[in-house]
Amino acid sequence: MRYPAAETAEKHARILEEAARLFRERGFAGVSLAEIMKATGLTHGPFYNHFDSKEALMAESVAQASAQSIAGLDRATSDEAGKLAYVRGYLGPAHRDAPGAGCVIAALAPEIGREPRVRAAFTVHVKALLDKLLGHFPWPAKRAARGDAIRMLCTLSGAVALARAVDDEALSDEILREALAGFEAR
Amino acid sequence: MRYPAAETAEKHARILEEAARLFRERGFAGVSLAEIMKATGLTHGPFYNHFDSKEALMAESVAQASAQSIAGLDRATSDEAGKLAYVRGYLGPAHRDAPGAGCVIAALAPEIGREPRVRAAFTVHVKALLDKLLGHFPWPAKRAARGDAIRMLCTLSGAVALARAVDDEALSDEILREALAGFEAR
DNA sequence: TGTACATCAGTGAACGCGCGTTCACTGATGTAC
DNA sequence: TGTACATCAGTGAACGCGCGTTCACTGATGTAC
Repeated sequence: MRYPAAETAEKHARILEEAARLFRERGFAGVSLAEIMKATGLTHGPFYNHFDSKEALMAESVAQASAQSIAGLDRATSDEAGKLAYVRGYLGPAHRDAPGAGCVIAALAPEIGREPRVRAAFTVHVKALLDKLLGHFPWPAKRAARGDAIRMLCTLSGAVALARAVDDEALSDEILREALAGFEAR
Repeated sequence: MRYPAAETAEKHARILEEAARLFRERGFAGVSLAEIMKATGLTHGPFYNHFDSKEALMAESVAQASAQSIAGLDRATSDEAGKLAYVRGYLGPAHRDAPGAGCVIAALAPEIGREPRVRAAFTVHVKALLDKLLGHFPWPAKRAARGDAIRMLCTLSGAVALARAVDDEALSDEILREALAGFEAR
């Protein structure tokens, strides 16, 4: 049957949101289209009314997660304290324990490299995130700023990916704590 | 038919080697048992003569990759120059472009966290790798050494995971270069 | 030393299952007149 | 304003496929006597 046009757009957005959450939680291969559609309260059939394929959804959900992350940066103030607050949040246990709402790099980087379309969407994200970090926060030396931002991104995403992968809570906490110490000491 | 006992052990080792390589290249979910067995020159049936399940193979192949990585550290000399050479190798294009022979953290961290048995094997690896880094290389301050080693591991693995995931060669090279600059400046 | 037989890794067909994807059908909505 | 009909997102069964896993069978090897 025909549905109001407004509902259609809303459903599209809901599929995308659920997909972005589930993919970050369990990986691209670990989530089936049927599960995503079930999470939005629909049967799996109409998926193809909204997206071309699973790979297209993967790419769009990376873009969705990217937009969320970058918008989230505005919640931190544009000074040194805001930058530190952002780093503290990124390296906090809450972020580690909720990958579905967190950074797409830490949750999916290795898998992203294996899917061409997703890779393209992700590259746009990394460039946009770097630009936002550079524009939003203060950096000690203008010429070294981009390098500083890249190193920050590597350390943050590496720390959370590692803290999530280990089995030992004390070690996981230690990884987050030591990664953070590297930023607080400066 | 019955085969010489020596061949059996050798086949077991070959399955493990191929699995460790393929899993790092394409992810756990991206490689089938049939492919792994084909890579060792066998049909897929006898897999279960060697391993209990795919998950058991995943855990053992992480241990295998771990042992290789840690043994590989001995190729670097135990001084500041050796440490820098190790970092240069880790952040080099050759490592980025050959995940199958590289660091298991950069290649698989997010996927590892989702499989309990693999997670346990990985945690042993991270602890062993940290101990080896601490024992093998010089660190400026003894009390800060463990934190330094953890931050180093986060930055290295994060940089390679990120450099592999982006589509843009110039950006990928820049990530590796800037991550390396953070170690050369010290 | 020679013979009979138990062993067991490898073979390859088969299994059930869940996946991504397709499709004929449904029926409330929006539109034409 | 009321009526007839085209639209098209949702339904849910079905598809082919490849996956992890199982199993009856094979036959050279190693062992017992």
